[in-house]
Amino acid sequence: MTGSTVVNQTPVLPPRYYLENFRVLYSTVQAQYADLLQADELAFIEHYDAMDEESQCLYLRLISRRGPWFRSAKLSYPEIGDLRAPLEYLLACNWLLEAQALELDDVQGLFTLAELRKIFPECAESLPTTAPKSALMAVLDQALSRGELTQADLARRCVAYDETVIVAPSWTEHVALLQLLFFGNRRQDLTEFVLSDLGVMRYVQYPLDRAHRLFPSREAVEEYLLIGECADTYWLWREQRTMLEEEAQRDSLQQLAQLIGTVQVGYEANRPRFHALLNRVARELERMALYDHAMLLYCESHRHPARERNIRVLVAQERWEEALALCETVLAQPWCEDEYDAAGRLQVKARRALFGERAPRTKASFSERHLNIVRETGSVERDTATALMQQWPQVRYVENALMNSLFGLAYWDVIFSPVAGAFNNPFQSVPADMYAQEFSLRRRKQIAARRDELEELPLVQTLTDTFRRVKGLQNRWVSWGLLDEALIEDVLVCMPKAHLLAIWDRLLFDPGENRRGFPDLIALDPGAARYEMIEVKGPGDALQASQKRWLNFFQSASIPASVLWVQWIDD
DNA sequence: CACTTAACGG
DNA sequence: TTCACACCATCTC
DNA sequence: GATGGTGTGTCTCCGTTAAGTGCA
Ligand SMILES: [Mn+2]
Ligand SMILES: [Mn+2]
Repeated sequence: MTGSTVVNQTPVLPPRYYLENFRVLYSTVQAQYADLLQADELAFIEHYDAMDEESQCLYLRLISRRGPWFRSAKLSYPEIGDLRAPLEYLLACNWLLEAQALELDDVQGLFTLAELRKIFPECAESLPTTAPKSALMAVLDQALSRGELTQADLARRCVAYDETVIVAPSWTEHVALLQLLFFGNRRQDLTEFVLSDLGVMRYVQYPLDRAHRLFPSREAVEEYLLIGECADTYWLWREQRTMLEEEAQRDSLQQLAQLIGTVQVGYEANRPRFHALLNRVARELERMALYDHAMLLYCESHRHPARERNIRVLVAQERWEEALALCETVLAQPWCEDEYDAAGRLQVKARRALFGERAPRTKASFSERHLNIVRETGSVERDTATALMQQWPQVRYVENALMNSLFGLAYWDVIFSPVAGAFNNPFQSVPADMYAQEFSLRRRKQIAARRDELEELPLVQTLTDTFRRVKGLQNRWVSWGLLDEALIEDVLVCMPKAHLLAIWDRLLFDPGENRRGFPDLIALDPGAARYEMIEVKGPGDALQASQKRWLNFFQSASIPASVLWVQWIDD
């Protein structure tokens, strides 16, 4: 992050640039979280600090790669030079471990097919010369299961082939912990520094509040890691489910669900992730008709769509009274509009089952039109846009991107205002609480002040200025590929300020939910200051709940929007 | 040999 | 460890 | 119309290189 602001020219990094990046990472963690680190973790940092630079480099190179095993003969790093000394040092202090035994998967990744044929000629000879790698691996697998080979044999023969060593970096759990404490998540790693330094990713330079800690205690960290492990297990299950029999699938899922059921999450910041996992696992249980177990998990979750799914599970079992009761609970205190709508629909269904009540058919309260066109491209939206160019000077296929981008520009400084806990590392494109209920509460004053400003200021000028000031900086709301000054001006000339303010108010009301559902197209007539948003629906398509909510809102705010039902004309 | 895919690294 | 959307099948009213 | 399942383009970069695969 030595902050070169060169835009069109790639800045040159020093050959061992990653040393400095890692130094920033661990020294930041040391300064902020020293009291959360255990003795072995502190010793890890101390040892690293004391190492010669070449060993530090090699270690960092390896932990940045996929691994875990590497053939020392295949390693080459010009900026380190001769690797023998660092290899020897790292092996001597056990920062690199030498392979004593290898899994078949590791062997597959370490050697090419041609090499494996030479290392295991007795397995290869039974195969045709064109046999794929998977065939050879299958033969090796059989040899292993028959006891003709052991994992130690694998390692020995692989090493003999290279006449070197096969090594894996150790203490990767310490590195993972340092990264978690630095970034506040498991997703980001050292490459963030490089991309930022190269100018590939440019981030807003919000102030970081070092005093504020995302993890207040060691327990909070451990909890985060535990949830991560559970999530890993879930994703692994999803990947491997197809290879399992139905019964084995069910057993392993239930095992996972049981494990997750015992997890107690005490830290507020960990809850959203955990509840998302509960919802996912419960949904899988539901698919396997394990209803009671699913409901158990849904009840633990405070995240949409837990209660909606819970109602559906009750409906599936025809437990109508309970379903109706939960519908009423939700309707009285919904978590979000989507949940409220779903509970409304399910309430009707339950009342019909219980009391035989007929459904009062609700009619669409927004404008709907029909259009017959010839199919030209593969995209109904694009074909429709082309057809509408007869009546409009400009038609853009923008979906959510346009309104979200304008919102991101209009409220840029609110989004990046340094609220406590919002920014944990220098590489964020939104504050941590962007989609939390409290987002607006915590920034009530700034939002109100900004809204007043927007009321007063000329929007074209204001947003164009913001566009120029922050162009290219990462903001989850803004699609830089879509925006340019001409588009901003055209849209702002066509749309009355009241319309934009109303849309942005609704985005602020629930940024997580309302960022989706915008119509496909916007038709613009800057000359006449006229516009319309158009949701295209091809044959067989239907409005989604989020799209209906925006259309209803547009109707109530007198914002021009409609649904266009498209039929194909056969040629 | 043409094509695809994954890993790597700045 | 994605998300938003379209498309399609099936069931219900 | 409601619902669930699945496919698609997109994601947070992009050029280079090695390797696997199937075909002439
Ligand atoms: Mn669309
Ligand atoms: Mn559409």
